[in-house]
Amino acid sequence: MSTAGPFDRSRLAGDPIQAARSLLGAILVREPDRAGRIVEVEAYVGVEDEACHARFGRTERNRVLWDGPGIAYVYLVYGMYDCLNVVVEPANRPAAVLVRAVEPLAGIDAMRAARLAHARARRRAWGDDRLRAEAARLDGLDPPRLASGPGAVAAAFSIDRTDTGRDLCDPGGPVRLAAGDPPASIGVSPRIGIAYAGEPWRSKPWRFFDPSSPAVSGRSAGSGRRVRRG
DNA sequence: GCAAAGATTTGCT
DNA sequence: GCAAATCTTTGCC
Repeated sequence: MSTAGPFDRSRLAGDPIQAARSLLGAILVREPDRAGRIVEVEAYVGVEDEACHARFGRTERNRVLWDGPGIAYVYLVYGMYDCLNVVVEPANRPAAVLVRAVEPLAGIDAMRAARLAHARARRRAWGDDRLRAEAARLDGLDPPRLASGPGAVAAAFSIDRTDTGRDLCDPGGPVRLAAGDPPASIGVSPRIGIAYAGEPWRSKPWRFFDPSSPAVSGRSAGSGRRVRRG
């Protein structure tokens, strides 16, 4: 895969909000054939953040959140979808950035194949005919939709919980970050799918996205306040 | 040991 | 706009 410059780990070691913003425009690489531009992220900050997995304290699942910036934290949600996080903050302080959407740059066909493989693995109730229909749906899906949403990002890049602990800043790693151009502007909104969290956490404006990208996820794509460049 | 809920996606009403 | 699919993690008894 082409080699953009490595992603500077120190950008993830400071304020988690700044770390999240700095990940917009970075390149997510999956060797040997896939790459895309990160266009939507959310910050999850510390044990007090009632939406953050660190709120339970250190457990077997979330322990890498304390391992320092640049490490991958992948968890299974709703029994079906893996979600990729980049651990941020120095070691001993837990925080992570959820990668919610990636705009494909290379490996479109490989991403379609990976999405279908994920469906095969997880949808036990689906017969062959249903899987054929899913293959056709993926074939017709516009490339910017292939990794739009956290579950779709992991599926398209063949990332799952076994990738937890991987160093995403290792320039030789099979799954890694590479440097990229920041967006011209950054959209901001509350985080998605965390109604269970109390205030003020539920309303914290900690979702960041590139308003110009067609890959931003959900109904709220492009919604939220637009702020100047990050 | 068991019940409940979840940082989602998709399809159907 | 609502619910299903699926299974791990957490919390409580």
